[in-house]
Amino acid sequence: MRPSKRDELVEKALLVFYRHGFHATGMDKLVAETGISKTSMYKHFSAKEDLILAALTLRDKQFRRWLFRRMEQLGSTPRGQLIAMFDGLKEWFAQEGFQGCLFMKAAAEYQKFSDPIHMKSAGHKSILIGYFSDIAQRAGAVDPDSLARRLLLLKEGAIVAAQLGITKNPAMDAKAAAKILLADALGQ
Amino acid sequence: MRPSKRDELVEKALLVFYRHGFHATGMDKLVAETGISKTSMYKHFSAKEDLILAALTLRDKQFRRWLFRRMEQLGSTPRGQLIAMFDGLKEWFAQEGFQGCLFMKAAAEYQKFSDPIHMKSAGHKSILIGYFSDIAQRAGAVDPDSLARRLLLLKEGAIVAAQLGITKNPAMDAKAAAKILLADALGQ
DNA sequence: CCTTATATTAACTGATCAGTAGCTTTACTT
DNA sequence: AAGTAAAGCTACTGATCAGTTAATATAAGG
Repeated sequence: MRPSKRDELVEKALLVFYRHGFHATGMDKLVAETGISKTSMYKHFSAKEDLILAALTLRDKQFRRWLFRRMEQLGSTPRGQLIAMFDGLKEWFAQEGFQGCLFMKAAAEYQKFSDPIHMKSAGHKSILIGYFSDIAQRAGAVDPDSLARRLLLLKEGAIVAAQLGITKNPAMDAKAAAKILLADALGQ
Repeated sequence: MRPSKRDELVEKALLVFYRHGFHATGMDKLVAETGISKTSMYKHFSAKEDLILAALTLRDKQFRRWLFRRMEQLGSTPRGQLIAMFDGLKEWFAQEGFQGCLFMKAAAEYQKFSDPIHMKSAGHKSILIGYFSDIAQRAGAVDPDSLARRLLLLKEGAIVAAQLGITKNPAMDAKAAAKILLADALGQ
């Protein structure tokens, strides 16, 4: 029942899932890497799916905290914050262990809409849209939801491009595009 | 050595990989579904990786043929063709078995840049950028490569959004954004 | 008809998959 | 110190993983 131990397991699992994928990561491997025994692992998480969901929950919290804070730090106005998101993405892409978006990968491996893992992944993205929309509204957008959806497309596209390594600087491509979309949406 | 038999195997494998993922699809399952024996399968493809690469090659050809033709059919001018891409995407998203982009999923499951599967997936996207760039040039864009990269971001973002089901009509969101980007890039 | 090369087969390899059974250690209560 | 309950462990389950072995069916060439 010690929460810290469980959290530690989730943290480690998150890293391994991110690095190697979900199906490719066996419970045995996780058990070996965490040093815990199999039975203890299954006392904390009744099935692999539980562990995956816990890892996604942690990542959701981590990522949102990081992104939102970075947007606030780098942008002084609502419009500036939306643009600053792409500067944040650039930093993320440059990080050593960057391997794309965990939620995308989770949804790719667990494809059914009804799958809890898929739902959790979709939920994360929906929260982001809501957040973008709030800022877009404060920025004075006529249709903040629409702008938020467009910016999300750029963000997701940039992540894909970065993960595949097909363009040199997808974050800045997205940023340039975002500026144009913002100019349109904010009527200036 | 009969090519038709091999092609038949690749076609079936493509479907199963697309539906269930790569790691989640065992060779035994493919063997069972195709009716062929294990040894025959391994005579055609010396390893699972070979089969995956063959499936990606087929999909690359299939998808490009379909998309490029649809763009030509739906758009009469270079600019119109670029916009028509998103109408094509909308049709694709609405197809019954749509489950996102196979190359994205392949790259998500085989993450190392040096992995042949990852390289093949990245190659597909690179070809698309080149194609978009050619059209952008004919459309009169000042920086056709830059425009092509931006449109790719929208396309990939729309695919992710459609796969996760987070927005109602990602193709049309992307189309609206593309029109704005085109207006900017074509100076009108 | 007989030989030889090619396809195809079922049955197997050791490794790994997710998950469990049964026993031992630890830690807390009295 | 004795009793109790939680948490730990090793060792196992049957299923499935990718890939192979050795034997059988099929075909063409002499």
